[in-house]
Amino acid sequence: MTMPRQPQSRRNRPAKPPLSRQWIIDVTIEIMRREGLKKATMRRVAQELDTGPASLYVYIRNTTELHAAVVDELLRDLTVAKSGSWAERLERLVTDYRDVMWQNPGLARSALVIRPVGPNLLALFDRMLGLFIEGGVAPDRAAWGVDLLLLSATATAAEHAPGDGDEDAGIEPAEQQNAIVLAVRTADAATTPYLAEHADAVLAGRPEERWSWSVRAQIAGIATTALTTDT
Amino acid sequence: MTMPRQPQSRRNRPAKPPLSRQWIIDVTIEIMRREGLKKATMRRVAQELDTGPASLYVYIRNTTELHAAVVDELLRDLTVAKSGSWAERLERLVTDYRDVMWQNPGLARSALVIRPVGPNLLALFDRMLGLFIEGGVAPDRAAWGVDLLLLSATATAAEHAPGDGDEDAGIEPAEQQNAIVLAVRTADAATTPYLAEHADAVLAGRPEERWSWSVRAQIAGIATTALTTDT
DNA sequence: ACCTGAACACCGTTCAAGT
DNA sequence: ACCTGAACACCGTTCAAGT
Repeated sequence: MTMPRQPQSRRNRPAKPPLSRQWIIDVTIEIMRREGLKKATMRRVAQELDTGPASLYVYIRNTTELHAAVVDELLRDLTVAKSGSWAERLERLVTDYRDVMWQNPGLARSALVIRPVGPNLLALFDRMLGLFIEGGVAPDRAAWGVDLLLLSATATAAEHAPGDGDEDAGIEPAEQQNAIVLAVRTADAATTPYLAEHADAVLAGRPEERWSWSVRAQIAGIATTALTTDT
Repeated sequence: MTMPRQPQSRRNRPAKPPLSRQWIIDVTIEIMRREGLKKATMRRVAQELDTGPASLYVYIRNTTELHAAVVDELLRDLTVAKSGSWAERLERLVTDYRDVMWQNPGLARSALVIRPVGPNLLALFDRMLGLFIEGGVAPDRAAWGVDLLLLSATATAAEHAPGDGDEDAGIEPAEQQNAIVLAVRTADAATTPYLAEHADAVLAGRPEERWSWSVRAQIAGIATTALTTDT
């Protein structure tokens, strides 16, 4: 019997992880990137850290808090473009936000539920608010408008992003898309006359075109619609 | 030893449930109404139907499909108001939709993920499309606009509706709201100047006011923003 | 204070076997 | 064809006990 090559593996996985809050978050992000957020469970993260799940509860209250921390961490690098009109820069910024949600499977649907309010989300909110105000939009409309834009960005990502990592999430977006196309194309002219007549319009456009239009439509509406708090 | 009172309990829970797809959906809705959608699991529904979970798989492919069926079932009764302008009737209809999502814990976040395309959702889509067209909005904008309105309604409900039934969903909306208010009120004027200056505007308004404004803003934007598919 | 093994109370889904 | 017991492979969280 040969001795196990313990020293070797020790050098690869040095000593033992320090097990801090930040280290837990980093490992969670790693797992999410590789296998989707759904796989980044307390048990799985603990396993990756060579410990039992109970140990994580010293640093993190529960799964929800862990995922909220991950969301905020990923928003760290969003910056405002240097050129373009205020509306163009706003569209680019909210699109960058959507991309973060889009590219990390499971993140958007998680963000919708947990409402993370970390420093990086606040910074993003501030920048969007600033762009509206730069554009001469009344601050009260701007404030509610940022909420609306972020909400629809998150929701769009939740709908279109791939599942929680692998197929067993139920039905994949691609498969769902087929179901939608089929349902609309075969819409009954008797019960759903408008849908039947305008099926092409309903299904038209690439996701990016639809997204861009919806952002511009929202910005236009936000800029022109008065609050009625004085009634 | 006395005989078990089998005939009695037979009369209460007659014979044995027929175990059809519709019966499964109905029981699922019952459980959701009482305890939230999160509790309406395959195992739990099977238990309520006096059978093992495997039996459900004869009628329903997986949990996702079950929840999608529940969503469509609940949209059955949405109708268009008889009076008011097209925009007012549209606002009322999409608000009714939001209310269904709002009142059934866990339903909205489920709907965002599963994109149900049952007959009742198609009928709702058709009615909203019809109202836009009645209002003279170009069909291509109207088609994408209905998508945007339904998306933001679902997302709004997902954010504000109570958790999945009970407290253990992590953090409740009320608690989250406190966290948001605190974070905005204590925003740092150095790193988030706009947020600090306009904290009152960000936090202003009751949910209903904010919702009504966001619907009107979206409708206005949808009606006035041209598609750029011709570029 | 920090860490952990073990347990509690659950999940979704599949499969082989029954009727 | 329809139904099911049992199993497989997981979950989140808590708790008593250790260091």
